[in-house]
Amino acid sequence: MARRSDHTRDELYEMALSAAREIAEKDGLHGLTARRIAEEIGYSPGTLYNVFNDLDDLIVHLNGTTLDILYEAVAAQRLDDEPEAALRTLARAYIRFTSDHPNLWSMLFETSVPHGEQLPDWYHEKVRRLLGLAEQALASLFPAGQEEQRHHSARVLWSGLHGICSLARAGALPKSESETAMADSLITNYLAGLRQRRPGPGASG
Amino acid sequence: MARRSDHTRDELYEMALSAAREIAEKDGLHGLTARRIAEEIGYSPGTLYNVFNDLDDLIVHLNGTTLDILYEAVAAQRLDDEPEAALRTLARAYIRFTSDHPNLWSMLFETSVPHGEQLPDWYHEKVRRLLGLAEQALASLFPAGQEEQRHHSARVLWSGLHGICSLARAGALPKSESETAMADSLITNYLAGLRQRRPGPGASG
DNA sequence: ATATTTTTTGAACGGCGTTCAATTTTTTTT
DNA sequence: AAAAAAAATTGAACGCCGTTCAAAAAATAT
Repeated sequence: MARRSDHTRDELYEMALSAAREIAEKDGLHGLTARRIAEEIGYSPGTLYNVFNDLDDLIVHLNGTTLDILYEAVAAQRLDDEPEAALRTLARAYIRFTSDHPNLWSMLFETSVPHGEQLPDWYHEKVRRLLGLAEQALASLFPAGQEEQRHHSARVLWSGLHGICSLARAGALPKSESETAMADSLITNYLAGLRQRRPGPGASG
Repeated sequence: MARRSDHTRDELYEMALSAAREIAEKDGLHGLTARRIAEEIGYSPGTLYNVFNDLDDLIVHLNGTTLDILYEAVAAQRLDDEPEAALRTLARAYIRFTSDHPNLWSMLFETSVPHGEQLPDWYHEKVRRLLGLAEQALASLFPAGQEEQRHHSARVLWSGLHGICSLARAGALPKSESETAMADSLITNYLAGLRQRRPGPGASG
C-alpha cells in the first residue's frame, strides 16, 4: 500500500477540510471523527496524520476556514456611514451566519484551548480581520489618535455580540428574546454612551 | 455482585457529582469520563447508569451545581445602590469566578445542546436566578411597569459579560485587554445609553 | 537495474460510552 | 424459617474512538 499520487499533499489538505466541513455542518463536532473524514475522502485514517498533527490541528484549520467565510459574509455588507446603522448591519450579518451555520460557528468556541498552548498566529490574524470591520464602522466616532480606544470599543461590542449569540444558541435565554433585538439594544446604548463621553466630530459632519 | 447498600441512591448522586467536579476542575471536560468517575467513588461504571441517564445527563447536573456556586459567589457581594457601581461589582465577582474555576465555567457552555432537545426547567431556573441579580442592580433605572425592559437590559449586559469572558478564555482576544476593563466599558457606556433614553428617577432620588 | 526515498496502509493499542444477562443482596410474602 | 420477588451491582462485551508504526508499495534517484 502506498503512494498513490492520486492527489498532492495540498489536494489532500483541501479534501480533508472539505469533508470535515460537510460532516461538521451536518452532525457537529460530535460526529467529526478522523475515521469518518478518512472514509469520506477515500483514504485511510493514518493518511490524515501526514497532513495534520492530529484531529485538534485539523479542527483548528477548519475553524480557520470558518472564520474566512464568516468574514466574507460580514464584509460583503454595504455599510452606512453612520456608525450605529453600520454596526447593526454587521451584527445582522453575523447573527445570520450563526443561524445558517450553527455547527460550524459553535465549533469556533467548543474547542478548549489546552492550558498554556496557543492558537497559531494566522488564526489570530483572521480574528483581527473580523474585528477590523467593527473598528471601521466606529471610525467616525473617534478622532485620529484614539485608535486604541476605538479598537477597545470594537472588541467590547464584538464580544457582546458573541455573548448574545452564544447564550441564545446554548438555550440559556428565553426564546422570546430575539438575538437581533438584543444586539440592537447593545449597539444603540453602548454607542449612546460613547457619543456622550466624547461628542467628537459625529457622522454628519 | 449486588446491592451493597453502602450508600443510598442520593448518596451515590452526591458522590458521583463530587468526584466529577474534582476531575473536571483538574482536567476539564476532556478528562471527565464515566469510568474515571466510577473508579473514584469505588463503584463500577454501570452503577452510574442507575443514577443518571448517561454522561451528558451527569454533566448537566454538574453544571447545575456550578450555577449554584456561581450564584453564591456573585450574590455574596455587597452592592451599592447606584446601578453602575453595583453592576461593576457583580461583573468583577463573575470574572473572578471564571478565573478561579475556568474548567467548571467552560463546561457550562462546551456542552452542545442536542438539536431540538431542551435543558431541564430547573436548569433554566438557576440561570434566571443569576440574571435576577443584574435585574436588581438595574432596578433604580426603570420605573415600575417597565419590568420587561429591565429584564431585557439585564440579559443584554449579562450576555455581553459572558461574551467578554468567553472570548478571553478562548484566547481570541489580545492578552493586553483585561476582562475587567472591557466589562467596565460595557457597563459604563450601556448604562449611559439607558439613562439618556430614559432620564427616569435616577439613583439619587 | 538497483538503491533510496516517500507515501500509504491497516492492524494494533488503549480508552471511551453504554448495555445487559448474570449474580448477589435485600425485601416481601408465605 | 423458608421461599419468592424485587432491587442493585457487576463485569464482560459491543462498537466506537484517536493515534502509532512496522511493513509494503510506488515514485524517484543513482
